[in-house]
Amino acid sequence: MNRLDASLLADLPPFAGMSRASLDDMLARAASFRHSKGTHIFREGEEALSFYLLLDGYVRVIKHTPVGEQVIVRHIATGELLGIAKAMGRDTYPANAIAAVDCVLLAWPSHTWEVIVAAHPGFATNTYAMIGNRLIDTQERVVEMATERVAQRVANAILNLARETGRQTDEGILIDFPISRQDISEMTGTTIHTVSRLLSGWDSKGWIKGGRQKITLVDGQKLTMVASARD
DNA sequence: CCATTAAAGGATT
DNA sequence: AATCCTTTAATGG
Repeated sequence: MNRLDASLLADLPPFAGMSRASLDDMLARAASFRHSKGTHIFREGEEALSFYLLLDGYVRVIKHTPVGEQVIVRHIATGELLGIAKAMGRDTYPANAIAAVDCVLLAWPSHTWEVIVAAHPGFATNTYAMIGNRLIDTQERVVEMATERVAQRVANAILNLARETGRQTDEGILIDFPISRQDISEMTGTTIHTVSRLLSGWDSKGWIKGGRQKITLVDGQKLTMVASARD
């Protein structure tokens, strides 16, 4: 079915330390497919029929508020798992996942979760460590939202994106997928206008380089200072 | 300090 | 042409 080699998985965090035989077994159970930019991989509340590994691309995890606003809960980068409802004792997806760029994914049927976890304890420990890390991330976000001002939150969001997905260019660290001011505002709980004003301010100081759906981090030191300034 | 509103121009499809 | 993205300014909580 899929002509993927198990060595593709070996370097990815969820499969760290697993034997070649285990990787082959996991790959044999998976189906690979593509999602074009902007399409849903799954929706909040939907029955969680599959769990996924992002082989290539970038995925946004989004929640909608009752009044129709949306919040970007997190981003999923290449090599990360998503939709692992079964690992959290759920049988529906807790949020929406949308391809931010064209994506390649592996999918496993959720009903194989128990079998896979039992057969491959290394995969299980890696997965639960990852869930723990994501929990820590969201806790940090909660503290940020409650205590930091908008400029700090936006600076942090950009620093995190640059660190997680940045690609070095001659100008600085380019955030390597299309990210709009609107996206940043949905990540940081503010408005597109405030984000735009902050970014053009930092742009004119030479700390970042902005463009349509594009941000390059030029001076990480300065932005780190903004992020940690207590006034 | 920050959200809201309004207005306008550029980019994308 | 229609829609989306970004910027700027004014206003008010």
